[in-house]
Amino acid sequence: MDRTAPPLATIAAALRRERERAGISLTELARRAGIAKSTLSQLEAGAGNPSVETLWSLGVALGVPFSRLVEPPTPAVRVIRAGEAPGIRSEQADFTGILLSVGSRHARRDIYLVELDPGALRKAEAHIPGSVEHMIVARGRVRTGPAAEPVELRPGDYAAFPGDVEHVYEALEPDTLVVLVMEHPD
Amino acid sequence: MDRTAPPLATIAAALRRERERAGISLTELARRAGIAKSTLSQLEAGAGNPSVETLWSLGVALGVPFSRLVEPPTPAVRVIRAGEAPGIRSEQADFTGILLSVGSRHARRDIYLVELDPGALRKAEAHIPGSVEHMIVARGRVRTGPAAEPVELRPGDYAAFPGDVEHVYEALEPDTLVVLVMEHPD
DNA sequence: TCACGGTGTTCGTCAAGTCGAACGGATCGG
DNA sequence: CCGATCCGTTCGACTTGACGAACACCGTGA
Repeated sequence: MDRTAPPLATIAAALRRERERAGISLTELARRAGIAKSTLSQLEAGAGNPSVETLWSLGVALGVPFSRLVEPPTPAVRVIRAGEAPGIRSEQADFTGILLSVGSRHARRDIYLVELDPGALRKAEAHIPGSVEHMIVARGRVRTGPAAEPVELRPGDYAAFPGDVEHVYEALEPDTLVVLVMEHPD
Repeated sequence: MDRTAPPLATIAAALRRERERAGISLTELARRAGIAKSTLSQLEAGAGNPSVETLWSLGVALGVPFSRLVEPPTPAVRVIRAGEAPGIRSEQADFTGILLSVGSRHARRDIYLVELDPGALRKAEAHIPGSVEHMIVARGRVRTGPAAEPVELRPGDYAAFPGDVEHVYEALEPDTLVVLVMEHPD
């Protein structure tokens, strides 16, 4: 897993990466985490060996799990309608479900549960290049996908589309519930 | 997940637990990790706030991933009920959903859509060690989790549980639909 | 009984992490 | 042009963690 990898440089890189991802300044992050910005500055510069408390508070302030700060980084619209079984099924022995997407070893996938209501057309700016979003509709209907070519999804429908271009989420029914898996490349 | 929990006590407990699991003495562990035994003694006593380097070398010496020393032991089943917003939401600019689970760089996550019907109690044998299953109920009700302590989930509920022990899926209503994310370590 | 090798503890010293303030730089507006 | 307000960096003073030695404790065997 993480073996004897040197955590020093990893932390420095992770801090800067996650901070920029959150879109906040060094000063602001230091304030939120309740640490001196000088400390944070040194950490991001690679000069450090922070205490657990310090790094922990940074993790909390960034909204990322602790382990993401210390473990090293590794590196068009596809729709599957409810009932349309894609050829592949799980080979995993005793399990029989529809395999919607296979994870990569070089990506990170976060799972979200999102409730949407009509009227609020949510425009999402591009995320980091290479990111992919997977959406499965649990309840209601949504129109989602790249801003250029959104698709309409009904319960059980699945769609995957690039997250690194502007894309939209729009509920077409009240109380719409979707499962969203966001995939970020390393 | 790890929230604002104080890591101090967690580390102390984790160190003692893992060390006893390895069956080595405090002195011996300190020697292997290349740190003073006094330091280790204080850490296990809960008095501390170790530097990352120190804790890292302990993790290496114990042969356990770093995160196991700082994150509280994962309960067999972690459930997030529909409507129960877990502390942190995505700060990702324009996105506001409930963050159910954060992906690791050292795991692969596959996304499944599963339809279940009552009566078929599905017992799943243990998968490869370290695998984790994430389930979000889209429609209907299911009873799932480790065979020892299953939980009942309703639409919108989320549960994560270890996949490396025997676990069950059971639909409690007809036409039950769940999104299942299977996570395999590398 | 007492010396021995092992356990984990406590204590003083030193190095290192953390802090707050002061600094140079960039941007904006009067 | 220059004051204001951010940004991130560097500096000295203080705090604290890491170290090693000395310590008390326990079981063993000569």
